[in-house]
Parts: sequence; C-alpha cells; structure tokens
Amino acid sequence: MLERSMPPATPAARARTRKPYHHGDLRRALIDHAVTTIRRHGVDALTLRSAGSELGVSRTALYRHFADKAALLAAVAIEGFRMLRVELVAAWEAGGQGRPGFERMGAAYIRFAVRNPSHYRVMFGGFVDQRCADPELTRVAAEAFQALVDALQEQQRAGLVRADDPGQLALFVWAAVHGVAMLAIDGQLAAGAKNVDTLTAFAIERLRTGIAADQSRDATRRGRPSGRPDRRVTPNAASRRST
Amino acid sequence: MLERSMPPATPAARARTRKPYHHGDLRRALIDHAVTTIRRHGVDALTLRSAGSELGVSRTALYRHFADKAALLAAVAIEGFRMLRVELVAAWEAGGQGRPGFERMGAAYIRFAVRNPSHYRVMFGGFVDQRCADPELTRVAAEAFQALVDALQEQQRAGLVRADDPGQLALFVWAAVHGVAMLAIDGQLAAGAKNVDTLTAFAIERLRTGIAADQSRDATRRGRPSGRPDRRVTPNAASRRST
DNA sequence: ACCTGAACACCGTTCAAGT
DNA sequence: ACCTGAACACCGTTCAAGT
Repeated sequence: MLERSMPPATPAARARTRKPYHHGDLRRALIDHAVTTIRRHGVDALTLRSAGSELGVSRTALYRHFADKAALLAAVAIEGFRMLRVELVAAWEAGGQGRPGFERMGAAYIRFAVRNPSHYRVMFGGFVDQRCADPELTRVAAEAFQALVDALQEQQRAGLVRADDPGQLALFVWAAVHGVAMLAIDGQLAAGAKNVDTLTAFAIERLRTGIAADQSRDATRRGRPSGRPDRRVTPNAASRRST
Repeated sequence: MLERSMPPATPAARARTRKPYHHGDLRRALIDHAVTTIRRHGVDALTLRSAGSELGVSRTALYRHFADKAALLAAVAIEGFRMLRVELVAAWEAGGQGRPGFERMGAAYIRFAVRNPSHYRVMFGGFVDQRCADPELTRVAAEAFQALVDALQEQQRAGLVRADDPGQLALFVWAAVHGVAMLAIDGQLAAGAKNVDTLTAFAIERLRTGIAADQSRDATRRGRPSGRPDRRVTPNAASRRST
C-alpha cells in the first residue's frame, strides 16, 4: 500500500518497480514467450491468443504493451540486433582486432544465429514490414552493421583489406555470412554443429582472401612492411551507407 | 460431346485436353495468381478465399489441384527452381564457361531474384516446411545447386578455382550470392537497379578472388601455363552434397 | 470428375465494461 | 492504469450435396 501511494517519479523507475495487475513484467514475458515459441514451433505458431493463455492473461492484455503483433516481433528483432552488435564488437576486440579479430567476428555472427535462431529469423525474415518499420529497429540494425564497417575500415588502415568502398565491402561480407547463417539455422546443412563450424571457417577464410589487400604482390614489389598502413584507403566513403 | 465420349488414354494427355467445369487451367491460374499477389502485396496477402473469388471459382475449388495452401506455395517454389537452373546453365554457357561464364552466372542469379521476387521469396522464405517438403521440390532445388557445383568443378579442372571440396565451395558461393539477392529484393539497398548492379559486380569479383586458384604465385613459382589443369582437384567429393 | 455452400475451429483486433 | 469478455471480420480446411 505504501509503495502504491508513493510511485517513483520517472516513468522508467516506475516501470522497474511497478506491481502490475496480474503479471510481473508482461512485456518481457511476451517477448520471451515469442522467442521460445518461434524456436520450438516456428513463427506461424506464435499467436496472441495462445501467448495470453500461456502467460495467464487475457488474449488482449498484450495490447497494453504493444501496438499489435508486428510490434511484438519488432521488439524481438530490436533485442536481437542489440545482442548481435554486442557480440560482434566483443569478438572483434577479443581477437585483438586485425585478422584474428575479423575471423572471430565472423564466427561470432554465425554463432549468434545458431544460438538465437528465433531472433535471427525475425530480424531477417521480413516479418517486420520495411515501410512502417519501427525507427528504433532501423537504428539498432544500422548500428550492428556499423560494427562490421568499423572493423573493415580498421583493417584497411592496417593494410589488411583492399581499399574499396567500405560500405560495399561490408554489404558483401554481411551478405555472405548471412547466407551461411541461414543455411545453418534452416537445417540445409547436414545435422550437427560440425558441418556448420566447417563451413563457417571455410567461408570466413575464402571471404578474407577475397577482400584482402593484394599483400603478396604489394609486399614483394614495393617491399612495404606489413605494419605500415596503406594510405590509399578512403574511409569517408563508408561513414554514409547507401540506405 | 464427341471428345467427352472419347477421353485421352493417359492422365497426362487428359490433363492437357480436358475442358474443365469453369476454368481453362485452374492449377496454372492459381500459381500465376499466387505469384502476382505475393509480388504486389506480400506472401501474407495470399489467401485461398481471395484467390478463388479473383479467379471466379469457389474458395474450395483449389483443393482439386493442391493438397493445401503449402502445396500451392511448393508449386511456386518448384517452378522457381526450374527457372533458376535453366537461367544459370544458360548464363554459364553463354559466357563460354570459365571466368566470364562464372561472372555471367552470378549476375544471372541476382537477376532471377530481382525479376522473380515472388518465386525467390517462396523458394527461400521458409514457407515450405523442411520436414514435409515435396520430394519434387527437394529434387529441383538440388538440381539448381548442382549447376553451380558443375561450374565450379569445371573451373577447378581449368585451374581457375582452388582445389577445395566443390560442395563447400558451392555452399559458400551460393550463400554469398543469396545474401546479395535478399538485400536486393528486400529493398535494403537504396532504390534503383544501379546499386544492385554495382553490388552484384563487386560481390562476384570479390567472390572470384576469394575462391581463385593461387594463380599469380603458382604461375610464377611453377611456371605452369594457365591452360594446364591442376590435378589436385577432387571432383568426387562434390557429387554427393551433404543434405 | 469437378465444383459448391454451409460449417468448424481457428486468427488479430476493437471496444465498452469492469476493478 | 491495467485488464476482461464479447463481438467483428477475417482465415484454412472439411464434407455432404449438387451437376
């Protein structure tokens, strides 16, 4: 009764401490339920009615937290992009950047998709309509993409990656890794993590070769030490991605 | 009346010449309607009821031609894989095989997706459940994939592509080109065919570099002429894809 | 054979009504 | 504020009945 008569001042603080009608944090529970259901039975099996009854609330209670079903899926996608960005940056830095960092980053991308197939499917499955997408979703997606652009630009400065437009390079790398991730979570590869890991390692190595600065030739012809940066790089071209 | 009293002997011939109740070829019309509707309003907008009323038949008439809605989508996917394979092989041969053939093949893949986004989305959107998929769908998908494997193996024999497992190589190449295709048809690229063409050309060139046999070094070190095949190739490893 | 129309068991969403 | 229950306008699918 006391905490009810003295609610916290800010909405954020209130959201953290409120004691709702029937549920602790229905918004959170709805997102978790969506993730679990999609993982177990596919995105078609996610219905608002079953979600409500599963969570012990009415089947319209969800409209207190989300505008509609698409908004619930958008929340899953937003959470996914945030997680993905964190894991990509962590892998890049844990690998000490450079070439091993790039390899770890690629592996981290596939690992994220395999461990969070529900998030990944919603993020890239086209369930959130492009035209009326949540601006927050657009933002976090761009931020995750930017982590890849940043890594490529740093490698360009280190002379590891060829001096093409970093935006183009990033789109290419993302497309390739995304394709492998889809193969992995769609069960198109023979069952078992072994084939996924094998293809992942193979793909990242071929990718790295494909975008590598022409080291062997350059190193031979110009005798430039590998630590010396190649200044033909045009980092500005990457900061604005064509979207 | 005469043709009714003397029906053709085989079911196939009968299907070709029958004069149905209300429609010329309802099966064909349903597939076309599905493709048009998906292109214009997305796959969610495809309902059996609207299809029926649009085509002037009852909303259950479709069950005479398809087991259910998933079977209709499977038919779209099957048609798509057949078309894709034909176009891939045609591009490979029109390019005179080898390196220009490979480049044309990659461009043809993206072009197919851009020109037939409905087919492409159904083929790879996960609408056809993996577990109870039509065996015909599995077959035509494998045949389209095989066109890529064949092209890679021929390039291996010609010393153009490195001597890795052709199945792995094909999975990697397909994943990358698929990712670009998805970007292209999902409107993730800035509008206009120019950006699609630019990214396509860029991706194919980086891909080719990534999977190329180590020509420059080999040619220099071993002095082997480019026409001479590299016999380290293991073509057998590719004929059975891990599925 | 091929098609119909009513019926069944579902959906997402809205909204007046409760506490 | 937050939740409910009835109602609305949809689905895919089944099936006895028509021609």
